[in-house]
Amino acid sequence: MRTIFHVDMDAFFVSVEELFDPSLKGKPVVVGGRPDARGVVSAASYAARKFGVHSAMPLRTAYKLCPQAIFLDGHPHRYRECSEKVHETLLSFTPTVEMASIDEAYLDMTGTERLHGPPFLAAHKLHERIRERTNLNCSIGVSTAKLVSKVSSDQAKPNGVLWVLPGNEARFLAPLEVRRIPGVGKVTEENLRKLGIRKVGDLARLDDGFLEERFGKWGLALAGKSRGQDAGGWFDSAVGGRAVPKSISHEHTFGNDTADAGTLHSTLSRLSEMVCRRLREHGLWARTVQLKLRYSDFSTFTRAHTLDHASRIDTEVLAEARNLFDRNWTGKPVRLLGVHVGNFTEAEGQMSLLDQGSSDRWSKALDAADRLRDKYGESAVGLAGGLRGRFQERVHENPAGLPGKRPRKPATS
DNA sequence: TCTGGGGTCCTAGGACCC
DNA sequence: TCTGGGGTCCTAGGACCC
Repeated sequence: MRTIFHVDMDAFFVSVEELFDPSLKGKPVVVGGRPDARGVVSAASYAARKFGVHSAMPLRTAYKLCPQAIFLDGHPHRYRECSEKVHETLLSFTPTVEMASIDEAYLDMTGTERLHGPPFLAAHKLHERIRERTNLNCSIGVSTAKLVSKVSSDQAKPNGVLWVLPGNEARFLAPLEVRRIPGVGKVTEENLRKLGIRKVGDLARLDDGFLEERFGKWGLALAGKSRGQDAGGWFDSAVGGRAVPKSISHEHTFGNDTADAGTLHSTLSRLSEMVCRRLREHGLWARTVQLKLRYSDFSTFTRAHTLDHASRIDTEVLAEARNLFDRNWTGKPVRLLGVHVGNFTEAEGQMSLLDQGSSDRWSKALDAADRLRDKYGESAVGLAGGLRGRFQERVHENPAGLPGKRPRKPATS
């Protein structure tokens, strides 16, 4: 029998902003951007939620519901810093910690009773310690399974602790709406509603075979979840650190849709640089490059190509992204552009010796560029195409967008 | 309501190989 | 070659999470 804690920070982004500006406390606060910007709410304070504002809602809608709210741009580095502080605090409590996202974590507390006492007491001790060390509130769910603990931390909000006694998992879940199960979103909820299933208990009573037939592999996992088991889908049962990433992407939504080829190309350039930089940070090479295009009517297309060798070189990824763009862009105004890489390897793989030499020199130049960016900021260094975008001027262009035999140092501003 | 940005996982069809 | 069946890789799209 395991004891699993799920720790979930309360209104995390808003609470972090309050640490930096205590005058925000108790007021309706919306983190995500200006009220007239294209974008959605990242986090809303409890005072703002009273007006119906919630995360993922368009900022303009939030403004209509609550015009007196204070709208803030997010500060990702602040959130990361606070998240690391929370992580350290959790590790000071017990060694088996899995950060599931920036503001939530699972702890395997099995066998810690001699050190921390029974689960409910231990959870309160942890709750107190997080408050002391970070000045932030959280909620903690305790049970025998990750899924049940996650649902119970949600029920415990705000600033509470909730323990589901062993053996009571299914009884705890049964009266809840199916939507409360992580992995059941709008679409699945609606599909289940059509079958007359609204509560988790309705789901638990169904035959496994029926759910598998209706919803495939995921239906079977759903049956297990409804009874409080971790098996399948989004829940790997073991509590452990997150593995290396499986994909890396950057995308950008324009303030106004644009059909200007120069702007689009320089945006691709910048996105490719950002993606490759992250590849180098993780020590990864990617074989597949994917372009994402979204037009004014929100129609969205992805086009991918797999290279015969893996890359993390800005110009190579850009050349592929541009190729995909030039072949697929209809010429209509674009709302969003994205560059995505996946199919990772931990080495470049097949490559001729000639290419190898040029690639090594590029890697060194790019590492140097990364260090400059660390020191002087993200805009200090860029590819020619990205620079042109930044300064709105024409710059000599490498037509193929390829490294070439003589390695050129990336342009510095 | 006029819809971000970063991810994970799943499905399904077609190519290709044995 | 009219034909089969499995396995793997690639590509596109979509549901979902924070």
